[in-house]
Amino acid sequence: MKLKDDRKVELIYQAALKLVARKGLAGITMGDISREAGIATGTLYVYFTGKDELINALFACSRANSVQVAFRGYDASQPFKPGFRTVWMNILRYKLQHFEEVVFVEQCFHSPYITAETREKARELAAPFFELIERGQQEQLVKQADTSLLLTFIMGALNELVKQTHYSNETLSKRKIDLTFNLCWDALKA
Amino acid sequence: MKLKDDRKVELIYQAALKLVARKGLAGITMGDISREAGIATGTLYVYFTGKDELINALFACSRANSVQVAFRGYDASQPFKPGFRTVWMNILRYKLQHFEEVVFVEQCFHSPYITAETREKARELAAPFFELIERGQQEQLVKQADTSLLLTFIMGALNELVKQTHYSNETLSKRKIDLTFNLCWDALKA
DNA sequence: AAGGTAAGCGAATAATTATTCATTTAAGCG
DNA sequence: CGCTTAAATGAATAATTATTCGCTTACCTT
Repeated sequence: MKLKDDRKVELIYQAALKLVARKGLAGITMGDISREAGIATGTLYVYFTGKDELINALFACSRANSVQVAFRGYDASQPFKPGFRTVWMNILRYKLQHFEEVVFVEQCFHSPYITAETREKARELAAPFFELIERGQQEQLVKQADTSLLLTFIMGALNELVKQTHYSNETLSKRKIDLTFNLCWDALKA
Repeated sequence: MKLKDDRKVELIYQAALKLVARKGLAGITMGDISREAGIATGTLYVYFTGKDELINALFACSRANSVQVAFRGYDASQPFKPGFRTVWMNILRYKLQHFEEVVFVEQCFHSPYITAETREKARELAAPFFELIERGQQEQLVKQADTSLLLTFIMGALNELVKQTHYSNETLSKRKIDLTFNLCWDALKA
């Protein structure tokens, strides 16, 4: 008996991400995905029941990935600012390196594909970010404003920075990164 | 002879915007648009040569609208900060009131519909915003950083705020708006 | 008021795209 | 090694969707 190949799922994901970043969710077909992945169209249906499931699975996977790396190297016993900086940098680095996921997730948000359930699971993943900001507020280092508002502000700015960087296709210099972190910090700080 | 009806174009635009905000660019068909607009599918082709042209036209129109209102009430002879505040508020108000345009423009950016030409015209429209930030820099009120970086940061944060507000469907209180303006200002200020 | 012209219509058609399926291929197992 | 079973294939089919077209309706002109 022949077994399913986990690397093939990854191949399909990469193909879909690449195509969505290039042509948007509105521009991809199952045929495009299979061609890009170098497999037959029918094979997509071995791994997913259909286009909807493929996209929901990829969405869930993309969200999970980006959260997973965010707290790498973060140590709650460190002072807040450097800890926050670590997380902020992790997110920025991840988004720059996985630009296609950024675009894909954005496009999915207003699409007929993502189910309420998938959406809800994505929301739950954001909990650690809330806790991080709340810690800063407890230590009087961060403004005493609605936590969700602060997070939204930071994430929006970060996301746009990543997109802008990509369009202008220049690499973000260390200097510019530090500068942008300062913008964020100045915005947040009490 | 019967003449084309400008109000009908507006009707079509509104229908398309509403549907894209609800189901994304990937989720709309010409049939959906005509049904939502209350006209026959064939009539769409009286006003537009096809789906591509319709979407390009709506994109151009959406971008132009949002820029047009931004400088309403701005007076360059006023001090910088209140002037900047006026523009910032105009943008926020417009985006909140025209949420559907925000989503539509975002979805269009990575789509097969928007042509390079349409994209370029949209970019040119942003010139006044650059000038505004540059003025603040000349007056030493705004950080001496890459103007484009500062703009990106602000616009990204604003956009995300609008989206988040919409999802949580609460109206943004005066207090929250002032708070967010302060985040922006603290980020920008030298 | 009548004629001409283009808007408006929506069913029919064309084009595209998702999905299925009969067949082939290849991995695991005895 | 052969046998079994599921993956893999891609052409065929089904479903969806863009676009066309013959016809009707309403507006403008004279």
